[in-house]
Amino acid sequence: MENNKVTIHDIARALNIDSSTVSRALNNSPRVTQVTKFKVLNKATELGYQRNLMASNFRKQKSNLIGVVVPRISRHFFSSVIAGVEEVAFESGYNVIICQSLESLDRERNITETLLANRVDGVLISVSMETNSNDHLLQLKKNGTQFLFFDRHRQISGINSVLIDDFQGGFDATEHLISKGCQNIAHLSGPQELKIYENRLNGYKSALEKHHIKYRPELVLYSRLMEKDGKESIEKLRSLPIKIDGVFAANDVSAIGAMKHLKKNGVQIPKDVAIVGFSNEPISSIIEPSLTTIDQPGYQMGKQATEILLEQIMNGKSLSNGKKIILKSSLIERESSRK
Amino acid sequence: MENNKVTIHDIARALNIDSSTVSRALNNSPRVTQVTKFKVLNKATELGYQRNLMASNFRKQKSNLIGVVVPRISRHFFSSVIAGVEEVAFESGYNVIICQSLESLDRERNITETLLANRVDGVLISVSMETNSNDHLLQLKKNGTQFLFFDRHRQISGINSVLIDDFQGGFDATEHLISKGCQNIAHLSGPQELKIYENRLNGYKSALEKHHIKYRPELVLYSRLMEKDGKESIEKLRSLPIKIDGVFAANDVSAIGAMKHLKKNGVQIPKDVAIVGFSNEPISSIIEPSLTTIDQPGYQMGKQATEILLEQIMNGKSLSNGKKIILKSSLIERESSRK
DNA sequence: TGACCAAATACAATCGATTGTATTCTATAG
DNA sequence: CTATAGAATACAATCGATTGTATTTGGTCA
Repeated sequence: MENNKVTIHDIARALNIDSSTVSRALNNSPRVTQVTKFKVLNKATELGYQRNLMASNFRKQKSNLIGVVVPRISRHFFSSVIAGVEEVAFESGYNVIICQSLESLDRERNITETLLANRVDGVLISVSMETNSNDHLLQLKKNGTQFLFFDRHRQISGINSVLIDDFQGGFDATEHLISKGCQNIAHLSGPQELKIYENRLNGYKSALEKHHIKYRPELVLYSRLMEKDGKESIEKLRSLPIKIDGVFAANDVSAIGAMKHLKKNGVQIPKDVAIVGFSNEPISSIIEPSLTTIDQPGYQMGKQATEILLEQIMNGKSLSNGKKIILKSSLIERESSRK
Repeated sequence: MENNKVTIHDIARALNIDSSTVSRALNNSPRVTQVTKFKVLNKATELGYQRNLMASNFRKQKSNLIGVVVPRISRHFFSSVIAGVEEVAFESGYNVIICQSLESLDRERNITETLLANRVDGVLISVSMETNSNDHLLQLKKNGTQFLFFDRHRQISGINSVLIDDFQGGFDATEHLISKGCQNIAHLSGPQELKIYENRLNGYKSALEKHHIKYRPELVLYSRLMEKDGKESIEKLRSLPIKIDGVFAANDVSAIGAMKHLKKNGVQIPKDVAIVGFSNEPISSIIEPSLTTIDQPGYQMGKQATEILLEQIMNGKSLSNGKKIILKSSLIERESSRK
């Protein structure tokens, strides 16, 4: 009922000492005697005192807030990252504000604006599929707000990123299909504004090259990689004169869209067409045949990104300039490519 | 680089007026002329002013923060709820702090403590499986922090909840199985401290009763409903002398655990055993056979809960005392019960 | 005893925006 | 031309904790 209104001044008054002493006692400053600290702590408990973080943060010019911007919370990969972020942040006394861009650049701009107004101490961001400019990100930089990218990054000088090795992932996925005997391998790629898709595509190309398979641009389709995009892409591919026998999709969702369509049309997986996805979403192990995919360590990525961000916040600047932390990804072979 | 340090005082100085006038101008107060407002707004843009929400919130004794406590972000149902919360909160200028209890009461206590210290304006909570006491929740109440339950609630007088109709869901699921000819229907239930599981169980019992099927306690198994719990439960059930022909699981994850085990052992679904889950997780439509389940409108639940919470915050109190908003759930028939 | 040092505590300003009250300004009526 | 209402603006306190500086206290040594 009654607003918890106990302040350090109330404690000070009750003990007939100054509020500054109370403050220092509560913060365990060496400038206060053990005896006084004990009295203050006791009285604080007695009165049910709780530090007003709004006041404290304001005075210290530190919000103890971290903003996390993701395209969509409900994507398992991102919620794993967030779980990792939470873990590290919470331990260090930071709160996390989570924002969804829903793949919209407008929303993303809006979000960075809000985060700035809230004076967050730092921002972790994985950009939307629409993000093809850096102005809102540069605004963060100009304001001195520490931030870094994870997963979906853009090239901005001096800004760190925590990524997985998308090139290697794309390479591994493609080489895996080749090792299974596939020769006409299609690739479902995403917006090329995003480095991750560019890199996965490059990995794909590189694996083809290594194995002396000609790269055919018509086998690479670009979309936003939703389930229906996977379906539509595979339809287009099947209308081509070339008969594809392998598909490397840049995410699991589109891979599953493709699989569903193939199954419905009586195409056998992996016998006729082998498929590899990307991200290791939980559904990929449940679907039948289970989907071979590239595992992305989301939880670990979240933890690591947050550790680096907190370090940047502590130092008021990034120690490593424009560094890319590359986390290992690994191929998980499942039935969709086992032949 | 340079800290955005422009304050209303800078604007005031530049225009040779008082900061209070600037403040009122920026807040569009009727006490300031249009001319002055115009000048202030212009100068603000010119100097790159951004309101310091830390200061503003502190002064107004309002954090504009909402805390959301969920067992686990990565569960699709909860991330959908959060998406709904975000949506409504963001529009109203609130930020959302998301916390995971990870099904631990200790963590949940810790979290409410932190949220209180951060002076959040309100809290939405879906309690953990371990939560068997209300002390930490009563602390919120005592502090005058507005809060309400969604999905997993506890009985506290005067506290509102947004729920789905678990009883009806349990009833529908069970009756559906009966309508498919099942006679020996097992139920995988969760901790009875949680009303939702109690209610789903009651729905199950009620449906049996309506159709004059004897309720057998040995067919109801209690667990934390993880995938391996589903597997273990089904193992136990299969060792009973009674041959079960239907399973109603209180969530999809445990249903899938059970399905996997049955399939591995050559039991045909739905021919030998029909299965119904609960929650309509994305995997449930992907698994084969696809899983009949009860749809929970998570996104809508998040939106509605937030609307009510914001109303409570506005009024400084709950208008409706201990009201339960019950959202409709609906059975989605899929292959796991189609016979 | 008095001087002096260090330890403990008190004083007071501050963070930036908000807001109740006081003051100044302007225009109009008498 | 002055009195005055009402509009516009200025003044000043405030939110609660923090922190640099000033003051007091207590103990030690000459």
